[in-house]
Amino acid sequence: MSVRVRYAPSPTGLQHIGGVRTALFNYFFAKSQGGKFILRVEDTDRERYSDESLQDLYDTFNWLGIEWDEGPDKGGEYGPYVQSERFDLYKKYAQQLVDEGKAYKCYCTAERLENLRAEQQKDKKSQQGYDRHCRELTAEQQAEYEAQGIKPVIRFKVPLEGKTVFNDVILGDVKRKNKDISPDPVLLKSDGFPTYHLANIIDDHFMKISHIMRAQEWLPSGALHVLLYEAFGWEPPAYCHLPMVMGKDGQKLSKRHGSTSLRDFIAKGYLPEALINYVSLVGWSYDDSREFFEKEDLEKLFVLEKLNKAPGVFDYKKLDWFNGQYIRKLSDEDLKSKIVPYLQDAGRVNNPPTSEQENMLDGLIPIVKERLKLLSDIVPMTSFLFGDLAEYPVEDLVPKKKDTSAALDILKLGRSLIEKMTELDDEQLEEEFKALSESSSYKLGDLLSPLRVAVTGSRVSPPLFASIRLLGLDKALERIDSAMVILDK
RNA sequence: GUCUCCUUCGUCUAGUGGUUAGGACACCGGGUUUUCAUCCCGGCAACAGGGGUUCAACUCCCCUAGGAGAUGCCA
Repeated sequence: MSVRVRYAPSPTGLQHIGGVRTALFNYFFAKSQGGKFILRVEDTDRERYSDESLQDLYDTFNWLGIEWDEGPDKGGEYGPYVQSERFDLYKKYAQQLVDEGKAYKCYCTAERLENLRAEQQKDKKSQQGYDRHCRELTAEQQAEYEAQGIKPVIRFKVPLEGKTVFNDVILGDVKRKNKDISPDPVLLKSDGFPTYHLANIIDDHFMKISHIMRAQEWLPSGALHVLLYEAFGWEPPAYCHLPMVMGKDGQKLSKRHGSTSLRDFIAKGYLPEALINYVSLVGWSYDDSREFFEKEDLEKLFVLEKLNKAPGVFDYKKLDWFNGQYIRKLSDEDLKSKIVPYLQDAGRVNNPPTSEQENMLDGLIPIVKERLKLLSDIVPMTSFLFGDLAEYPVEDLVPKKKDTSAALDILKLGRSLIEKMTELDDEQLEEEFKALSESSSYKLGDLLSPLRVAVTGSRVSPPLFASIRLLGLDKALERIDSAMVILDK
């Protein structure tokens, strides 16, 4: 059997980390099996639909470098791949179920349903959900409702007895008594749009989907879907419910845990390779030691057998670590091109950069590369190079266990050495400082610290000498001078 | 409330009846280093609990507890 899997998002919001992982697993599974990965847009919720969401979907996967074999923009043998364009199909099959007595029209109003739910909640009744009010309506009753102009929904007749079992690739047999299944869910809404349950089954069937890989939050719907397949007389695909991605508190990952939309991750400066690598490792593993996987590796190595059952907590710190690792793997040129937009957005660099800025950037890359976790870190890390120095606490100029006069002394000594920068390279300059350290009572660190603060405004910075060269010796000396003025007061 | 699923270090995980229970992130030390970072070395730290089955259980079975998800004319 040839593998055909699908990612079927609903364009009602931004793509988030959980959805992306589901898509990735589907994609990797398809690739590793020589199968097809399909994108299907489930836009049946016209109230929450937005064009922006749809665009975000494309932007996200473009950024990830994931391509589908069939989809709305690509076409394919089993299209259209947008559910709103497949209306006739849903209507036809819903009607078929009604004709066969496997589904029925329901005329209950939204108000009645609301009241029902409120009552059930209040009484803590074990029976929750629709009370099957319209399941056995007579033709006369139906005609009466129709005469009132009520637009019915079509509900599925869930069997009252027996049980439904389906096999999940990860979880094994999942059993459920039919009486515990959501009572007669809506298949076709009153506006003629299908619900997820209906559209999903029909599309998966006609698109010849072989495996349904989706998050475990869908597990409770599994039995219902199998029942639906049976009602149509179709063979259900294999099920594979993926463990969910949780926040730190163990709850379903959401905005309150931090950024969850891919758009946010992109903006912060995560690399697609880092994100793909990390995300693939929550709920899946390869073996007991390997942890670096690029997209191409996963396309070959991914196997269903290594999928995990238990939910996993999304660890932002580990993602950051991966990102740092991947940044360090970038060539200087690559890193430069990825960093420039951040500097431009911050108004530090022109678009395109001036030749002077290009030089500055070239010098910058080697000294920041191993210090970046996120691409966006470049902005605060290099602010001292662009424009005026921000205010810093005067006491930062004074090394620990030293006093103001010592700091002043150091600045003066250091300044005279820094001046020689034009003739010396960094190594030689460092030797000079070491010599000074030995001939004075100052440790090397104490010697450099006040200069660092004077020039960069912070006790933490990229290597001092390289920073000064990028800044320009004149400017650096000016800053040292004004630091001495401040200390002198 | 009901149903379903889940349960190895703080976190992600390896493990498939006999292991000093391994790795990674985080954290804590130490080294390299002009600060920071990188890099290197070391440390901390787990089989939810209780019953079985077995010569032997993290691994198999049962129960309990805890967690999560679902319970919509949302997906």
